[in-house]
Amino acid sequence: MIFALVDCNNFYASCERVFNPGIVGRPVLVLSNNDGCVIARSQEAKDLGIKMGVPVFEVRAIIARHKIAVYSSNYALYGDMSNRVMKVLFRFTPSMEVYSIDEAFLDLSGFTTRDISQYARDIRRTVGRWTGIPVSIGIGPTKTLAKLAGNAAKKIPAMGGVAALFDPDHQRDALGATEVEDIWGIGRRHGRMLKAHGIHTALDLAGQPDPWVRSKMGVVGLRLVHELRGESCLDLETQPKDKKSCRVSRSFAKGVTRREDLQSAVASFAERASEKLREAGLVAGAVTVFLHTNGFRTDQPQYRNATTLVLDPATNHGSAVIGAAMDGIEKIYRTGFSYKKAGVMMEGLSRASGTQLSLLAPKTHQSTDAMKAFDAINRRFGSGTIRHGATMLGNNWRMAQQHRSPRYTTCWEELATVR
DNA sequence: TCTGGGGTCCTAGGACCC
DNA sequence: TCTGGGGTCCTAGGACCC
Repeated sequence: MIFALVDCNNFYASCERVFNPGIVGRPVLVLSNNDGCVIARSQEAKDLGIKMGVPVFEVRAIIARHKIAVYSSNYALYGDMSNRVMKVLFRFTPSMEVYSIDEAFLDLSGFTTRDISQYARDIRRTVGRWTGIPVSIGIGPTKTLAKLAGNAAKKIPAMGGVAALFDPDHQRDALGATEVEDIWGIGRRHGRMLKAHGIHTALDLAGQPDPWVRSKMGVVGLRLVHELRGESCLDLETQPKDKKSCRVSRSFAKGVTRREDLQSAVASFAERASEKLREAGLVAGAVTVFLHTNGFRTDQPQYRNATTLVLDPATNHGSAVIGAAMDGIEKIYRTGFSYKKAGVMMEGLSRASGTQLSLLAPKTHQSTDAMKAFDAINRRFGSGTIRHGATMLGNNWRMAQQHRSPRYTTCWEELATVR
């Protein structure tokens, strides 16, 4: 097998730049929902030492001093740009796995290792020209080595955005130059554990005996080590699998105390969650509602709770899901707390077409036609045009989004204008 | 003052079955 | 003191990913 990993560079920041060339060459930050944390940085912002995930208030001074361009996250834009990139990639191979919003694995088996780098350069140039998004490409005999090559392609400018790892000597060098915590699949905990055992580089790790790896890091770790050695254990998953769970949750801009506000927030989350299920053709067998106070505010009384309601029969119907979520919030809401976050989780998902009929549950009168009309109206006139009443009980819970760019590619009212 | 959101898989232990 | 053997299913928690 020959795997290529295509990775969009600084994806969200790059998306903002496509429509705003004035920020090319300037440091750019994209913030999490609620404008709380930094979740994407242009290279210039990384060079200023701004770390992934830091709270914005900790870097305010740097932002002001360097006139950094700051954006709230705009998922409508990023999701659409991602689709465009993936569409271009699909022209280069019939066999690919969309791994995340900004990454895809391509199967390039059938190429010789000699001309494969040239092909990758073609891919890179085409994506750049057609979408405006810069990408790096790593190539190797396993997914993990392709990932590793991708890091090199990104870090070493001389590579021209493409790196391949087939030659055993090259592999050895690359593994030796990679810190364990930079390996795909090694997180903070295992990184610390390995260093405590004197294992510092990917090369060190690849040299550990199997039983030791198995006992310290389970079967997942064992697979990873074999992949580092060049033995492919992770297949390309070309067919996206059905989701097993689906969640919608938000932090609130200000603490929420009133029951109506919380009900309205949770009803909105449930409404959105049921929409997502319908888009995916799934139904849920249960919904979990949770809420909690702000854990950072140790000066305030803390409370967190969750409850799960069975949906019988399994459903993706808006009113049914919202109804259950309202029962849930009724169960766990307590007065006297300032809530920071709430959400719903849809669980026990299955295909809507093969729904199990219930023996005991009463007949429902949930109209799928009504939901089809609901979705059609929102598709045509914009999401939120028609809503369930329960979502409008209170309105004091919206998240902060002060710097959102226009939805240039998905909303007629927000098209880019040329003056 | 201000701290995101959405996923997956594995493991260990408990409850239960015959 | 000593207390079978072999399963399945569920759950909570851990670890990781982007």
